[in-house]
Amino acid sequence: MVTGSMDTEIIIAIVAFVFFMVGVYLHKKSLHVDQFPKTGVNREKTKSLEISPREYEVLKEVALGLSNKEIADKLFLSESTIKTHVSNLLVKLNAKRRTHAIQIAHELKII
Amino acid sequence: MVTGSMDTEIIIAIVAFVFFMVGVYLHKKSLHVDQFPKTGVNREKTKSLEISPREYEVLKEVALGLSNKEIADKLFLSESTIKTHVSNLLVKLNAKRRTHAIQIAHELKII
DNA sequence: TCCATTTTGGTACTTTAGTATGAGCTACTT
DNA sequence: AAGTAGCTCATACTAAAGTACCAAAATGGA
Repeated sequence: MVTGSMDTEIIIAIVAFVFFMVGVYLHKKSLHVDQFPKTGVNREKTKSLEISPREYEVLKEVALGLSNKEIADKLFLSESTIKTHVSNLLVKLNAKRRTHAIQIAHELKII
Repeated sequence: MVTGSMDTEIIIAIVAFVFFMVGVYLHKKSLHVDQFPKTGVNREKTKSLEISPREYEVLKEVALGLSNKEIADKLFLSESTIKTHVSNLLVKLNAKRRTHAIQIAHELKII
């Protein structure tokens, strides 16, 4: 308040700043964590399969039944890029085609 | 046996024949019943979607990640027939493509 | 800064998938 | 017997998917 001492105002400012930074930090963290469940189990499993975060993201879209073009539009990428990711996924999951990849991913419980 | 009467042999033959037919009948019946789980829940759901038994069978193979050709070989059918079944499934499940059909089928808990 | 990985994208092809249409055959129902 | 639904298969296309190979940015550490 206007009648408050300078010290009080500084403390309030510091507290506000700290919470602001906490807010920024948590938000930034959430952007990464949200890719994978809180447990991080999936991230561990995909890591062991050498599946990159982007590839995993594409895998989830494939499992939703989207076409390469639809995934490309959704993630703001070219269809060419999606094909690359899917092709890499097939190798890493040892799948013959995308439907097979979906089945394997379910078996491994990574989606 | 050689010492048996003609009547006895005829009776044995008839009994054998009857059991043979029972065996054939039960086997044929089992081929149909085994298509769906004992509960019949899936059969009810697929019926409401107007999905035929054969189509449902193909759907399960699609979900396993098999190609049309592989499904054809597994079920001793032509690839052409599988295409027809899959095409009909897409309409009945309101799916754009087979991966989409898999996702929908999971949602409906019919596979 | 240098290195390794990831991400992105392109071209050129081959292979699967999917659609449209027609047709014969069987089994069940009215 | 006639109709209906299900199953089978074919031909002829169009559309996706997938492969192979290459290459330029971006990213994140060592």
